[in-house]
Amino acid sequence: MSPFDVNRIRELGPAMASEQGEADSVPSPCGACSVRHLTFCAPMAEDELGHVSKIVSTIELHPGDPLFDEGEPADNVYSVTAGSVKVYKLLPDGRRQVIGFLFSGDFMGLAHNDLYAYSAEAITHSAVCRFPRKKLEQLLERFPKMERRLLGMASHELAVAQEQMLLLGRKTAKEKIASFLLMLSKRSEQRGQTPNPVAVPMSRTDIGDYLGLTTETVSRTFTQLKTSNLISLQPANKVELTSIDALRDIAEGI
Amino acid sequence: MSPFDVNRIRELGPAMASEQGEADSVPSPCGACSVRHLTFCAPMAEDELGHVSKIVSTIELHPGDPLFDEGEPADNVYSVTAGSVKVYKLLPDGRRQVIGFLFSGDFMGLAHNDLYAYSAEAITHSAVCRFPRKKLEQLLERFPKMERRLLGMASHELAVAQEQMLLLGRKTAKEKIASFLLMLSKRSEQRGQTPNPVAVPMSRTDIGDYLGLTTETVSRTFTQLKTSNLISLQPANKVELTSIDALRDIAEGI
DNA sequence: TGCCTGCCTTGATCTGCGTCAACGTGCCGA
DNA sequence: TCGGCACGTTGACGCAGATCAAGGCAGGCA
Repeated sequence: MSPFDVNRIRELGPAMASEQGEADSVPSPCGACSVRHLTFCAPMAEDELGHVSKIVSTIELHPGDPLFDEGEPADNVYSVTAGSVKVYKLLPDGRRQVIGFLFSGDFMGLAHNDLYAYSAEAITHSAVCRFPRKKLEQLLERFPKMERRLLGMASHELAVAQEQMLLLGRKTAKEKIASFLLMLSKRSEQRGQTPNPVAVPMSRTDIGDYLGLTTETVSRTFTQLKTSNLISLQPANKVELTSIDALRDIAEGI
Repeated sequence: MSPFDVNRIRELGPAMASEQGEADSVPSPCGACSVRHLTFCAPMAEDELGHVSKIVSTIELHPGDPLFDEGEPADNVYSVTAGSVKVYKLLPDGRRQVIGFLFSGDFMGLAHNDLYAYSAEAITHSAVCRFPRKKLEQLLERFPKMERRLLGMASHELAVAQEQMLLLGRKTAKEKIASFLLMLSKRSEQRGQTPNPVAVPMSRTDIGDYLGLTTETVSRTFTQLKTSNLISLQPANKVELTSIDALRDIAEGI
């Protein structure tokens, strides 16, 4: 249920995404941000938040709303404050690789050149803060502690990406699914949400595209773990991890 | 041939790695560093280099020499100045994923917690600069432009890692090998070395562990590309890319 | 209330790449 | 000069997961 997410979005007022999938933006009160400690704004002092509020706008996203596409000019950096977003890359023939799922506190759009290297799309009803790239850079120049925080988060992202390479290159389907569920659970806990049962808001297709599998294999593997009494599927896209230790052994290939 | 690499190492004097694979270190003259423009030291002015020289030591590595192992305390950050290094992760049963090949200018060891997240080992005769973590952090605090440069490099690394996820999750063996050769060629060019024929200093096993394939499949795929007249294997581990456009099409899955 | 649509699951079959095995080749040290 | 060893190549075969196909199920709308 996570009333937290929904309430936060409602606080923004009756902003509605337009029919084209674009979204309205409203001025954002950073002082009231309940997930600030998770974001790159964390190191900012209370009396410095005005500088952030001045450049940021908040966007509400509905399931399936696109945020930006690979190859577009990377004019903005985004920070997720509620809900869940997927980022992915495409091959010309349509093959898709989801390179990450983002939740409260995560950021995206820090491109090393001037174009987005991936596309982003909301999975659930979500809220993100938009920072114009140029203005954010000025802010980083003025507040090196914010830049340090961003470097810390980027290097964490890098470690996560490397772990994912190990998964994609060397793990079996069963090991991939076990790793995935444990990762979701751990991240849920880090955000202060319940780690077990864990919310799995994304579709089987998204999971497959994240793990380098097909939906059919994802589905079969879930069934297999369920039959082995390692997980149990619950209503509202929750998964109970019945035996975390056993899952961890599977995830590590033991 | 790359006399550049070997000369640079010889300049260090007769330092020899000991039998246990450890390596001697000598004071390093950053002012004379010929690859500085590629490293995170690039933004430092000539008259500031003394601050860098003071904390750095240079290490010579021979093929196969380990630099550090996954799980060790991450006390140092390293910058490659010559040669080639591989970084990899292991599963308990020995399955291996090479998460990157490093050349001049690349750095490693920027751990987000206090332990190395991967192991590092020299592929060829190489030289790396060692920065004690704590001292480097002090330097970054004093020179935000260096921290900015590091953030830029980290976010580039991230984009490379995401491209690699697409490769590992969604590309075929042939597409993987084509992508790999083009990547090596591009990086070679960026370092000012010849992009074609391209030097491929790593073993078939290393390539397989990087691309999520077995050595046999790597070997077969090289043969296949050779038979199609897309590449030609030359002495001294060089590969000539006979048709870069065709390789690019294959790499993109077209 | 009932139909439709999108997502998930399950079954049957196929295939790209892994596995197992053998052999070639070049380098290095005795 | 020769033998051994590490690495690369090639062939035969097997299998994990992809592909193709058919329902099941739940939510939304008339």
